[in-house]
Amino acid sequence: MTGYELKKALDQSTQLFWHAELSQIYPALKQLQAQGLVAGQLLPQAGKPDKIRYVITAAGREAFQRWLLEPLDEVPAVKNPVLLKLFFAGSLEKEQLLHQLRCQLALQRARLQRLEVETAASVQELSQADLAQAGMMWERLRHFGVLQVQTTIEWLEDTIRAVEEKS
Amino acid sequence: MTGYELKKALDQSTQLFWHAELSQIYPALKQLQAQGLVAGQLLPQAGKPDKIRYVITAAGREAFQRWLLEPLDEVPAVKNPVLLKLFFAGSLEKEQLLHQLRCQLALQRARLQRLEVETAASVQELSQADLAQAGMMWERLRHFGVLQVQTTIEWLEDTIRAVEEKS
DNA sequence: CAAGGCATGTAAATCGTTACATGATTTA
DNA sequence: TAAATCATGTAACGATTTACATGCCTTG
Repeated sequence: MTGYELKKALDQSTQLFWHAELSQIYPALKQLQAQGLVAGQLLPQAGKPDKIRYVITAAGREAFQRWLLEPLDEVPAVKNPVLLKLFFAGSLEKEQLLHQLRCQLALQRARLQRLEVETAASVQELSQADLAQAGMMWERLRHFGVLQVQTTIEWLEDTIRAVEEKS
Repeated sequence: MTGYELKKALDQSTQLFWHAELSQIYPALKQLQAQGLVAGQLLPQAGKPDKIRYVITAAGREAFQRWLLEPLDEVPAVKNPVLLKLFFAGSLEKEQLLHQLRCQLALQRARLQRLEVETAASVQELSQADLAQAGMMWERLRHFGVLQVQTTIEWLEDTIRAVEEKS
């Protein structure tokens, strides 16, 4: 893929748990090329900027496989500024706290909609054969995203109820 | 608090959604002091290194309040290297994929144990009065952490089952 | 005719981690 | 006697973001 195509692919597939800006992708591709893990081919275009299409090399495939096999022996640390703010928001006025909670709830509900409709469609685009193999994890991860957002929505609803019922 | 005390407080309270190293905390405190948001008081000690205890100023309190009131109008982007690896792990051999999933499952189960036992105890330490106000969100957020880990465990179990039942 | 897509990048700044450095006291 | 706790930091590196820069084509 080209850097530009990669960005789009990332936004469609992994946006729930990974993302990157073009300004990070382009230098990263050059670095991978310098390490011999990918090969770049210049594709001149008329009327548009030239493309550079990168293809993984044998060495790249090996490095990727090694990475895949590294044991998952750690739980990644989370940084969530929204939860951090809510942690301290207990000291706000009741109405202000409720406003913050409702604001986030609306966003999460909209997100669930998008996840269930749009992303399900993009998973459907995969062939049955793909779904049986690599694509299966794609669908499983999309489902995980839905579960997480549902949990978040229910938790926000409960929390709003609890705050409302306070003195 | 001193930087050192702050780090311990963070590890006990917000580790589920925020953390920081001492090497980040110490310069940050100096910066806050330079901005007049905290004041530092040197406490000489015998037999131990001197402490610097920081106290929030009036300007600091105002800035903190402004931060608390900023609308929660975005859902923070997540970066989870474990999920990223699982996304691509669909292309591994069945047994290798199962190994990765089981490895992560064991970690998450251990984590749930710790969360339910240890953290519940540290929340108990708060007085009833505190629980009614600021501490309530602490307890709610601990609960959210439990829900998220439970969801993760169930999802991993389901996924393992799905992979096992494949050709 | 403005906005967005296509396509590449660089530069500056920020954020965060790991390693290094010191040194006394306490615990296993 | 080794490791952990207390207590402070700095330096180097790596990761990531935001802003800047270019320029044509297509769509609303």
